[in-house]
Amino acid sequence: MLPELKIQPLRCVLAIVDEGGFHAAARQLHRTQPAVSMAVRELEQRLGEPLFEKGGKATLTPFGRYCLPRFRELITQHDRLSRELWAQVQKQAGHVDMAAVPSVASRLMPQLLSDFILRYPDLKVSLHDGSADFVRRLVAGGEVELGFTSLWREDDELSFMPLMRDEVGVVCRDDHPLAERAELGWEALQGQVLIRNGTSRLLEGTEAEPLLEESAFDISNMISLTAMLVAGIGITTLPRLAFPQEYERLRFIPLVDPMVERELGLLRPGKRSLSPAAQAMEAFVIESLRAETLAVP
Amino acid sequence: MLPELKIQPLRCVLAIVDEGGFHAAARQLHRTQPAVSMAVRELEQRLGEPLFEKGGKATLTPFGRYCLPRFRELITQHDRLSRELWAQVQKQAGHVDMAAVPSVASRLMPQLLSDFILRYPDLKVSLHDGSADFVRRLVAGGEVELGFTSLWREDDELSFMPLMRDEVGVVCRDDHPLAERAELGWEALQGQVLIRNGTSRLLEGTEAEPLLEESAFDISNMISLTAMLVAGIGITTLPRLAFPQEYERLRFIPLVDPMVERELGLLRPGKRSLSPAAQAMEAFVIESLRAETLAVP
DNA sequence: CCTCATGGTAAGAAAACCTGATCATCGGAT
DNA sequence: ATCCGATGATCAGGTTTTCTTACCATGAGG
Repeated sequence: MLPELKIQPLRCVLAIVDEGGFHAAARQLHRTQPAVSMAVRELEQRLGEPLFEKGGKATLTPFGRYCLPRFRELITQHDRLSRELWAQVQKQAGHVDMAAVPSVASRLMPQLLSDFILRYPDLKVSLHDGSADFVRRLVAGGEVELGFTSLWREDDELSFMPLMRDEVGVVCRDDHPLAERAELGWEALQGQVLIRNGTSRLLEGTEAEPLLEESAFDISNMISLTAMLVAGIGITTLPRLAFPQEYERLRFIPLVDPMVERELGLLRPGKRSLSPAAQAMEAFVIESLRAETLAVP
Repeated sequence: MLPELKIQPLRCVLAIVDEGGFHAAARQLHRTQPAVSMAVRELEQRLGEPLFEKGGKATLTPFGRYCLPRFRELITQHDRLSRELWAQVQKQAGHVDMAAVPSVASRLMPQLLSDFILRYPDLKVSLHDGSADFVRRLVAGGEVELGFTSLWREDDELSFMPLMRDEVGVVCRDDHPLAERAELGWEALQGQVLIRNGTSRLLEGTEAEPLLEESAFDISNMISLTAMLVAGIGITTLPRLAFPQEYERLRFIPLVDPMVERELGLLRPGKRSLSPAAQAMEAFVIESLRAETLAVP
């Protein structure tokens, strides 16, 4: 019952009024004059009421004058929306919600993000950080679109793209007997006071696993862990990226005998797609890390 | 550069989401399912970004979720406008500005308007009143769409539709020598104190015209005029409709020798059209007065 | 394994749309 | 007065868009 107004004919009416004639309007719209005439006529009989006077000149009827500002308003709304969506698709606007594991968040993301906003100055980014499992849950739950984390469990709801390897090493104070070694095997750690942490499960399933059994401490908080290390209470194992290099007295010695690595990469919703802004972020991260592959600072 | 969004495809997207599937949406839209699919696909590639996930079910992409409320908003605006215009055309809404000569405004319009709002309960009417020339100017200037007046000057910008004739008579106090006469000729008025008024020009060009030369007063204000008549200062001529019947002491005696009539009717802008509401008013007035042609109360 | 649901695809038909040429009308110039 | 230029209107034709009909691929549930 209600007539379906199409945008184009409305635009014709505006052009006719603004340009003051069918011919001028046609020129502005890159159409021919008959096209404009017919569009208007079609619109008129759809409304059941003429918009322009019949005689000669392009003069609005009272009804046409009534319609004009309303047409203009609708078209404005349309154009606003069109521009907005276009900006989204062109990545000139939008928002990315992402999450990362703390080591990535503190060691990789600062540079990455500052490069990113240089490339996409109009995109907004929110970065959450937390344990690998926390990141995985955020991605799975759709609360963030991308996670930069290490993979430890296959999940066919999610898809993981590996981007870099991060080797595990031993961390101890600079006056520790092992501190001067260039590399270590697991046997060298026997008898040491080993502090477990959140990343220690990387050793599970390797020859070094027995060491974990002996450890008396299990400290997940990084601040507490480094405090204990600086105090010389014990040693621990960490991936290189998680090694807090800002503490001068701590040393990182690569573990080579059981060579253990974690794989860091981007976690994203399996089949589902990403928002344009998140697509930009994903591509940007992949591109950035392809360049400096294992170049961990 | 900016994509032109058409209303229909947007409606498709809404229907798919609301009905939870392409088939259900197609049913609601009275289309076939492929039509819906193709409409969506067309929209997607116009935007350059998919709205629905590819795999099987009808699930929105993040971009789709972003678009949805905006689509809904635009469609809401569109429908509101469509309904509004439709109401105007169907005379279920709108406004008529009209003007009438005082006699019409006070003697005819009250009944006419009360009948009109019965027939068109949702239309609003503004009624201005003033001299015939004033009315003509309002119509010519487009300040009102219709005038109910008498015609005295042809004007090819305006068009006049005669609706009733209104005979001129003599008005005097009930104790005047002429008061008991059933009708009068112009000779009977010779020597009388004749007060001119705004309608006296109707006598110009008739045998009675010389009488106007002798008249000492020219009173255009109706209140003043009746006051003088009631005071017995003189007599005047008036069309029957302008005769103030609420004054018990005044008498109206038809003038038959020079039978003078004015023609009352609707004045409207010549070629230009009327708003839907004004069209309704025009038709209604014509129809009403055709029924009770000369039945002046 | 079969069945019934989901959407997607392809070819033909229908509708909408645009163009190019032509026409009627009006106003202003000569 | 007449011609000229400009305005919209109109119509036939072809092109593009949009719909439909029929069919295919896939996945969930009995």
